[in-house]
Amino acid sequence: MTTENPGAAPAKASGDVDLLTAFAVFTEASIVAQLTSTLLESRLPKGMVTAQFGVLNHLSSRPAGGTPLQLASAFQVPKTSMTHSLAALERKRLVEALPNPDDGRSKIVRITPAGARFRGEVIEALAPVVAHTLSALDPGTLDRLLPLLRHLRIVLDAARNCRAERLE
Amino acid sequence: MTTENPGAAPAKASGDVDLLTAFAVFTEASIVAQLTSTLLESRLPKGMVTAQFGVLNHLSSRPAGGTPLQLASAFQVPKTSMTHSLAALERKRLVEALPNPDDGRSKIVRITPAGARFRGEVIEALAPVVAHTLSALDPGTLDRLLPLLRHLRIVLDAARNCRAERLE
DNA sequence: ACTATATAATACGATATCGAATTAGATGAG
DNA sequence: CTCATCTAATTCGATATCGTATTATATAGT
Repeated sequence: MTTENPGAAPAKASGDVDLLTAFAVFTEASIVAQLTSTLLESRLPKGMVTAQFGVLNHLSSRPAGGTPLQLASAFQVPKTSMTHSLAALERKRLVEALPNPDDGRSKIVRITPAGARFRGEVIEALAPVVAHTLSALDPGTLDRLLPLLRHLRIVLDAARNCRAERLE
Repeated sequence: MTTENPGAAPAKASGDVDLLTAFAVFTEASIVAQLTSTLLESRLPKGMVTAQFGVLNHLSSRPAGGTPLQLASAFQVPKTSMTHSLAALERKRLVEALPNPDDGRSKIVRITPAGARFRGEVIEALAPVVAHTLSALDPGTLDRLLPLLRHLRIVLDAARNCRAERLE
């Protein structure tokens, strides 16, 4: 059936700090990401993918923009991937890059008026679909999920930085 | 900072069933998936990616195996992506494909002894890393997250099937 | 049994992802 | 000031992802 649990934990030893629960959480997060990405892309013009729209959405609430490195860090993707996503958004004129006055190597990426408009249209088209989909959720699910997910994300992120430092 | 909230909701209208919270949850799920995938791949031999290991891990608790379509459905990825992942695992002799006695078009994919051994080694190498990383989590975070994530995943999945049917 | 339709898997092509190497500009030590 | 080092971004090459079209087999209607 479609409601199976991939990689589910068969049992849980008492001492070991449930690695298996952790794995199950990781797998579920990845499936949720997969499903929501597909859902979003079904309302996106062909040629635009979730990674690109995510950046656009992020920039829409930060009119001052940010550097590519800041954006890569916000989404925790490699900076070469961000270069690629930004190039695609720039080709579509949805964002624009200005020289960074503080650092000649860098640049500042900002959303354009066309980008903001586009983002608004997609959000609007998406609203009823998402609302309908999520209407089947137990009330409060998202509000309970969000802080927990954020907490996990922050801890994972901190550990990643820590590991990176250890390799100095 | 590295603890920003990409695509965060600026405010929340009372009537509209917080599309913005939903977006934030989706984004966080995607970042968690990204971070855990990177973490896993840091302990995987080069040439193996998270998608492949996920399938291997899934099969390790299902000795009878499954069809490619069942596996694609378990992870909610397109079946052509699963074909690719399975081909990679087969090349490495970590899984094997047998003809499906019930259906000549299909086949049954099973983990091999080498695959089970390999999976065990990776899990063992990963255990201390994950344990250390997650030691910074508030206790109970994962146990509270798992049922909520599953619930969300199941609802998203059901909606997806529903949409697919509408297009018949 | 025969044809139409449906389904499992794959082949193919376009694009996305990402690690390693590169380029250009910044920063710090002397 | 100059050189060494560091850092932001990009280029390049390898691989992954996934939509469309294709192939092979199954199933249903007559």
